[in-house]
Amino acid sequence: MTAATSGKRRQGPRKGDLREKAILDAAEELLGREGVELMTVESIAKGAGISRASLYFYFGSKLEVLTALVGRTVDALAAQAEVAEAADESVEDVVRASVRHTANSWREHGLVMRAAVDLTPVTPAIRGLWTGTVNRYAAAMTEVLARAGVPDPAVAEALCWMTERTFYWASVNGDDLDRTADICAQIWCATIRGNN
Amino acid sequence: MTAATSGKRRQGPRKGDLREKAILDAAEELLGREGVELMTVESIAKGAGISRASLYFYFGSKLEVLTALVGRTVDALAAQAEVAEAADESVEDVVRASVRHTANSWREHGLVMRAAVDLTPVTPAIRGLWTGTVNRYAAAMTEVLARAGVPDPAVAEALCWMTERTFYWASVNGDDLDRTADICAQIWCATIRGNN
DNA sequence: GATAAAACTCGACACCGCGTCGATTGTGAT
DNA sequence: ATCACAATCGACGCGGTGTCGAGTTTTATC
Repeated sequence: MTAATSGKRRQGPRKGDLREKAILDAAEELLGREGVELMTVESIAKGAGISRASLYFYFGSKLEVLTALVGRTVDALAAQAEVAEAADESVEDVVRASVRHTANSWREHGLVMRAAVDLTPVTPAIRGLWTGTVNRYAAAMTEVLARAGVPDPAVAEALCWMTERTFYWASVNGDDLDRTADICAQIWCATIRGNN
Repeated sequence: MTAATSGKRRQGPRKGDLREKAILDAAEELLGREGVELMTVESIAKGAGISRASLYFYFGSKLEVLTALVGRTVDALAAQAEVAEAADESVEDVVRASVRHTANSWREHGLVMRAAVDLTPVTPAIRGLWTGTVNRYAAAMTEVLARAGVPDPAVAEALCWMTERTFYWASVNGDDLDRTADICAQIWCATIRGNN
């Protein structure tokens, strides 16, 4: 899933796997320090302790590095998501818990998630990773909403994109994510109630 | 409002104003044909019938051209928005009318509006134009929602961003905008009802 | 522990798009 | 006619990109 390789390498727990991780770590660090635009193949390579030409052995471009970085984070998100099953509370409680969980994801991975949103228009690969993640979330919420008498998947989808954008801006502006979560949850719940 | 000038020119209905419009038109055409990434100062200049160096007389960079283009469209949006006052119908009718109006905006100006969204992370100037537009809309809707017993501006804001993103994706994917409008309006109205 | 095939590294190169400068031509006012 | 300013362009240097081929290091095999 993480792979976005048009670099020449392929498989095995070789030495270069450490380099690969080092490159991703360097990219993430740069992301926080300079932002996507300023980041250059040169600076990533320097951060990883290799030459520019060597980086091209691992990744075909800056965008491929970023794609792999987003893939890594998206995988982490998916791993945490599976925890949030079980426990059949009221529908509204499930919704509130889900939104709070989303807030935590943005707290922990905001840097890369913001980059994922920013780069969605730029690369089909990242667009796929991000919309895939959101759609998986939307599919899960469609189930929940269906149990509350709101069967149309498009409603859950729209609310998911609301949640995404709202947290994105809150994350960019440094707003309080708890407050953001409350607002989103309020709208989710009101939508359920108002659709009876 | 449209101005984003660090090019050397300043004012007056001179001959070069035609060029300026020609440049914006060329950029808009290129936007549809090749997309933001492929578009180059060279190609814009060629489209406008001038040399690359001459374009720099009017605009300081490709991004400034795009900013002016977005500004032009955003102004058009604002102009159309003022029409939608008067006529005191029910709150839900106002909401539905507003969403339908938004759908028409995306139908008519989808190309540049998509670009505005895509470039929002890239330029503070475009970010300002776009968030300004959305926030103006949100402020108006806050009034409407307040009349329905939902005074918190953050709710209208979140719903506006939902509307923005949902139409954005629908526009990108070529989905039916009427259907999208229905879904959005449904959520707006349900939120009002559910918040009683 | 020799050796051959890989995995890996890097300097050097050509390319492309950007932004600037200075020199030149067009245009309108007086 | 001339003067100031609007507009145009060729040519330059710069910085980032991606590739190539020649090296070095690692790993598997005997």
